[in-house]
Amino acid sequence: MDARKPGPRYAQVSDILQQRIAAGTYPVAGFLPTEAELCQEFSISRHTVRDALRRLAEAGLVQRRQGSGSQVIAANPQGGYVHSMRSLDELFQYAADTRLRVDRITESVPDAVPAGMLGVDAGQVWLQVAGLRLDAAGRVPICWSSIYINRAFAGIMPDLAAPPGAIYRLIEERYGVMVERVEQEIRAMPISAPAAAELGVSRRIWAVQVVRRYLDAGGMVMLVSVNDHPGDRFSYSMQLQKDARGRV
Amino acid sequence: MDARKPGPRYAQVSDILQQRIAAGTYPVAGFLPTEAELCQEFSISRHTVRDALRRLAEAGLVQRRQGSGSQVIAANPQGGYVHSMRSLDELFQYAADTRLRVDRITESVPDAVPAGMLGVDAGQVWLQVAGLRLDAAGRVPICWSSIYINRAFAGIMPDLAAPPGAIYRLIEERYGVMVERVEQEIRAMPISAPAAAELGVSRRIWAVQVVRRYLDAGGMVMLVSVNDHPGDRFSYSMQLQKDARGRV
DNA sequence: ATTGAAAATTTGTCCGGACATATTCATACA
DNA sequence: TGTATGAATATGTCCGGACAAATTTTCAAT
Repeated sequence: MDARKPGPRYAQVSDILQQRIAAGTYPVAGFLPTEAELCQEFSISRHTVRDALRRLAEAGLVQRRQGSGSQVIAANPQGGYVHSMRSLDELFQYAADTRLRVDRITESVPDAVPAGMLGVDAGQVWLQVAGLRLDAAGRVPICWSSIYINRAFAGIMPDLAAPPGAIYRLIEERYGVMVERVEQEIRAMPISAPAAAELGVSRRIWAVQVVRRYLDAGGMVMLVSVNDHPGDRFSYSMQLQKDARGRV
Repeated sequence: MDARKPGPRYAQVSDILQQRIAAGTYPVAGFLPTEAELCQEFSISRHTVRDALRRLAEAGLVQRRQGSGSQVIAANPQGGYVHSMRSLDELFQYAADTRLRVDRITESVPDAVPAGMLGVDAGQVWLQVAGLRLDAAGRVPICWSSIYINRAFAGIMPDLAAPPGAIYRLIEERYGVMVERVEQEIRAMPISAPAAAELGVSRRIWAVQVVRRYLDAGGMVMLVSVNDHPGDRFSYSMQLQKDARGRV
């Protein structure tokens, strides 16, 4: 160790080890020296070595396992960009207080085309809800929604006539299943006749179609929503921030 | 402490403190007891107390400051959803190996409408590059791009005729400025005449317009790109994952 | 060669102490 | 009253040690 260098020793050791990992001295999938060996090499206590290793683990460079050792799992800190949201409600860009005017509730097998678009197996029976989403006052139409619900959650059917909020939340509360992952797709396509009629827009306007698949921890599709927004008054915006976790 | 409870003591203490924070015993903006006081209350060593507090800090519940104390900054772990990418290149959904066929390079003041759309001050002079983005073979057109570059980076102008990759990367390498934040907007709009002509699509097709603003750490807009994709063959997809950081 | 138990290895948890450094607060001074 | 100084306080860093728990290795018995 060199006392002239700046910063605490655990940071110095952590930096040195990171350089070695980047240089390939400790290759990915290989193992770092044991804590005892690092203590000896740097003439520091095990406590300080562990602080250094903790930083490497937090940076996602190594994985530590009791009894086994510290394994290198990445050569460089990831530190990409993230788009984060506190709640899934931020996926809906419109104000949170909207209401869904349900047009019809059916139990059906989606046609081949919708099934492919939905990213779910064809031939499966889904609970389908369709309707117009309006602002809180019930005046301004926002989008035309078709929502496909996994039949495992058919129990929420009575509540669908006037859903109090987002339907995925209804399922989370009723069944205790949490949404673990959401896949979202945004595309432009010619607006469908019913959507144009309900939204009161010209059929020459295209729709921005937002498809969201809600999956649980097991990868099961809980819910798929298809929202057709009038293309002349909808835009989707998001902010990405450099991830701070990558630093060591 | 109760030895019957499961898990290590620092986790038990961390859980208890978190419950107190959630209950308001330690209100937000207030301070936790000092390490010494916690040592006494739980009859554990300072080392164990520090491990417990570290977990709370990592969960974003408290902020620790030397000489001051541990301040509560949130009552509940956030644990929202994140959409993360290792590189900004993942923002471009098409294959990474595309090339930009530059049509023209000008230095101009964007019109009022584009300036507003771009989210930058009007009246400013920008370096503007426009052209068609093609696949690697140069056969299939992908989108029509208009790129507005902050004049502070006018030095990259010679390299713009045949940009080797993404232009933001050119700036990062040449000037040593890193992109800290990206704002992205996706909307559908009638396709412009030049875009339709260059892309070889009907003017009745709408375009999916993706506007990206690249900002540095100081909030300066480095670059704005406007990409018009043919709406009949483009979709934007993203995956959101439940954030694992929220656990304590 | 395979299995199973014991031993060695390695990290996890927990304790004790000491000094450094940043912050806050009380006090004396102008 | 305002300011500067020093004391008290609180967290940061670092060392030493001990035992627990998980894993891997060794080696003997089948």
